[in-house]
Amino acid sequence: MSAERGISATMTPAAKTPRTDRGRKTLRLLLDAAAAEFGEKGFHESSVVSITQRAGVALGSFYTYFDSKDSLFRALVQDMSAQVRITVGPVMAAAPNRLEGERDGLATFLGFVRQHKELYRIIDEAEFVDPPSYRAHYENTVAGYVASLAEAASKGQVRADVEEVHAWAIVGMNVFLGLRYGVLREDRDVQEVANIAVDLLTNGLKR
Amino acid sequence: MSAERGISATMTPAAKTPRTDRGRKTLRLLLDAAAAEFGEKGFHESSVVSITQRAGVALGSFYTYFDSKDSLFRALVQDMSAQVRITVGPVMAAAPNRLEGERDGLATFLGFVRQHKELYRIIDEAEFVDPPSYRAHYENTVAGYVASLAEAASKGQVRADVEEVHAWAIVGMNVFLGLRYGVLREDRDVQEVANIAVDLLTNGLKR
DNA sequence: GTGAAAGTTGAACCATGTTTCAACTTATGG
DNA sequence: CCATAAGTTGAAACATGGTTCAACTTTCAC
Repeated sequence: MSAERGISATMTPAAKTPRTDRGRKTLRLLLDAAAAEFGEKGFHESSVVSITQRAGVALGSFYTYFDSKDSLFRALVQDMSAQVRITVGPVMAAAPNRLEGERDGLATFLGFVRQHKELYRIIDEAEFVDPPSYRAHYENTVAGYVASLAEAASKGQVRADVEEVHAWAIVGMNVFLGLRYGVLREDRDVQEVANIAVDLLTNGLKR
Repeated sequence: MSAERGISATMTPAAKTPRTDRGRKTLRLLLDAAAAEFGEKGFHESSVVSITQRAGVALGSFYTYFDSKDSLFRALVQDMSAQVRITVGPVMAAAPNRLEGERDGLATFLGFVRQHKELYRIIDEAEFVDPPSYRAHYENTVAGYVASLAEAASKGQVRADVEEVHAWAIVGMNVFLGLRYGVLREDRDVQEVANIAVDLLTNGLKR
């Protein structure tokens, strides 16, 4: 988690907005400490005490910025979800066609995951800590895929009958490749993995 | 969770084996109650008190059969993981070729998920409660895919260059289709979803 | 400079829920 | 039937950690 990231306009209202520089700095310290802590230990094993210690801030200060441990977690899920979109989106958009975009996007995503191993633990744990965020994260991701596949189909870049089932299949594929080659082990080149996956996606398994 | 399922020989040693019929019955009550409770509320929101109440058993009896709340969870993960294999494996094996097996297996899996909505919550939460089980569940699943794809390739049923990356991609696809069309919403016919997915897997996205 | 607003502090309060245990009941085999 | 092992019970011990709060310090606008 980069300490230089600022508090953006899209930051969740779950965090009580600080009014001074000093306050913004403390909030940033808490968010970074929380991302590290949740990523390492998971939500329930993490404690507010430990997060504030990691941030070098008194326990009570936490409640100047967050209503609860839950609301901090919500803020973090939205933050990470947005970071993925911001990182991968432009790469896909810049490609000359949908399938090349998929390849570049997947390679970028795998690289991002390696830089942010905490991503999976935090998003996955949202299924339990904050189910609506979890659902929203994937429904949004898939909705983006449905739209961009439809556009690609209209341009003749992919088969004409693409629909929601395809989008869920592709997202699932990407998520699991991220889990295996981003989080679990880094024993393969991200570009190579992306090439193989997109070749499968393009041509299928048949001989 | 079916109450008629017995305590099999493969049942985890995490459960202290009962010596009498009465004991076996109580253990079964606890396991079923726990599956329901964990499925509804997740591990941390579930309590041993509530599980024993649901099972109609005294609190203390829980510790006759399990060392801890964690060990109960571990037993359950292994149980569910095995149930999926037992249900889907034979269906795939019975098909005349690998791709038809994939279709039938996926349809069966989707049906299984609809009958056992707690599956996803329990497996997914293992990522936090018991990471080794989580990892083992997917590594085992993928290993099975790698083996069966290699065999299919040797018979000329699929392309010759299938490898681990393909296996992770396919497993990810299936898991996410299960999430969407099994758990989240049941607005599509399982056979139709399986047909579309396997057609994608067979022929790819290209026109 | 001054006063009000913003931010900081950590001890204490409080709720929750796991685990233990010693007394008790039921089952089983000789 | 009796003796012993297996199983049951729930109150109490114990641990954890989220949240509150009133006193205190820093910042900032005027």
